[in-house]
Amino acid sequence: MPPRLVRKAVNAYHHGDLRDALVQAAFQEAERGGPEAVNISALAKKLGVSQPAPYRHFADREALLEAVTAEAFRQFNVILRDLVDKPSKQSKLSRFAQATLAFGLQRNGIYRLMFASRTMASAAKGGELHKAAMETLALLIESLEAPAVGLLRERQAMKMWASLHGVVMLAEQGLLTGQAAGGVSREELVEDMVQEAKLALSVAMKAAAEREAR
Amino acid sequence: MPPRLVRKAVNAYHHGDLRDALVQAAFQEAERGGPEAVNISALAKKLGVSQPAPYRHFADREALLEAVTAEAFRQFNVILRDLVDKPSKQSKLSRFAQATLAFGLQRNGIYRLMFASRTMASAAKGGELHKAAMETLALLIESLEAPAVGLLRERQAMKMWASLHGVVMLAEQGLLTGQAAGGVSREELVEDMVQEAKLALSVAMKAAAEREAR
DNA sequence: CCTTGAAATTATAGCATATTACATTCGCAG
DNA sequence: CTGCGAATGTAATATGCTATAATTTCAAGG
Repeated sequence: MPPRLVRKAVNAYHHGDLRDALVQAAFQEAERGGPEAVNISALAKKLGVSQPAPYRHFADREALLEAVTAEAFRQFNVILRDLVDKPSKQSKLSRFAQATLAFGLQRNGIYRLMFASRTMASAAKGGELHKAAMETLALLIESLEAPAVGLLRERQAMKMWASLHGVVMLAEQGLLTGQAAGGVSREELVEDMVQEAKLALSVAMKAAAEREAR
Repeated sequence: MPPRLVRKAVNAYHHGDLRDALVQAAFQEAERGGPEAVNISALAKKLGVSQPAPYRHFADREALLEAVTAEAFRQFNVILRDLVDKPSKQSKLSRFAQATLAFGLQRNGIYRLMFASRTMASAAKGGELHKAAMETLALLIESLEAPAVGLLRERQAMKMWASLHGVVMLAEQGLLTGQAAGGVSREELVEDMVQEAKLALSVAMKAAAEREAR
């Protein structure tokens, strides 16, 4: 994506960089109240332009949400990238998993926006959003720190991704309480998942190696 | 919940049982297009009543969705109950997991409705919906077919639930393709999860037994 | 009967998305 | 520098959906 030139607001009539301003403002709203909270009219008023002005830059509300979602994935992937690269006592996978949980819980509205099927459905395979999500998955695969044996890593990574996503979604809905989870925190649950994934991966790779040797 | 009396449609003016008719019709719509597809005006027209008539029976759109969600959970739990009780070659857990996946994928719109945080948020803990969801969880715990040792079952069940939920959600969003998952189908992925859960549970219970014996 | 309350109806307000037609400004080619 | 087309904004308006208010219909009990 070529970075758009940032023009200064030269006068009252032309905003100067309405497109970016809309994405930023919508991002803020989504952070507070999720995708539902993004209101074109309200954004226009907030930015001091007329109500239909946003439609010069986005075909419809969905298009704006898509742009915001792309930005959200970009930020999320940067966070994960830094975190995976950073040296640490804990394993990369554990860091990845805990960071995903934290992001999903703390930045609730943004997380829901990112994984709202609505926005994804429009961008069919090959779309920008799909690519961004696949980058997240690639980071997860990398954080497994395992050699490529067949497609075992990919398989395990997908299970891990789904499991993490499920934890966040259930938690957000109030279904993953300490009580219901056997008195265990969400972080502990995720750490369990990390350990089980590591175990499963090593078992599967050992089995594969044995098949190979035969 | 006391069963409402079913009054016959006695005349043109009074529908007779608009409340139930609304829930049923909304259920159908949600099955097609998810919660977003439920449109009060359209339902009223379809049922041959005036547009504001539904508001005699539901305070607002959310209240109707809540009733539909309750019905959805009821049906889902019945399916799972039958399936868990039925004798079979496969383990209860495997049956539970595969049935959940199938329901989530095939009855997409209903599944999304059930786990839409919107409807859940309103019904705080103790609400009807929360109880229905906890019944689902109870069925999952039962399907683990393990003795109660501490709260190990609950802990493992919650992990399993989250994992299954994540698979369904990612799949619905087009992020869980065979390609991205290392060439493995969703069903195989879920079966992996089942096996890993069984393994993890038995390991944890063995460890607990040893601590006990010491 | 005749009053009363539940369940409808008509009428209307309000809000958000989106489109159309018109106005202003930008920036560049001549 | 100037004028012209493309980009960006505004005003006016249509549409669709939720929701409320005031009124009407109807069955049933006293």
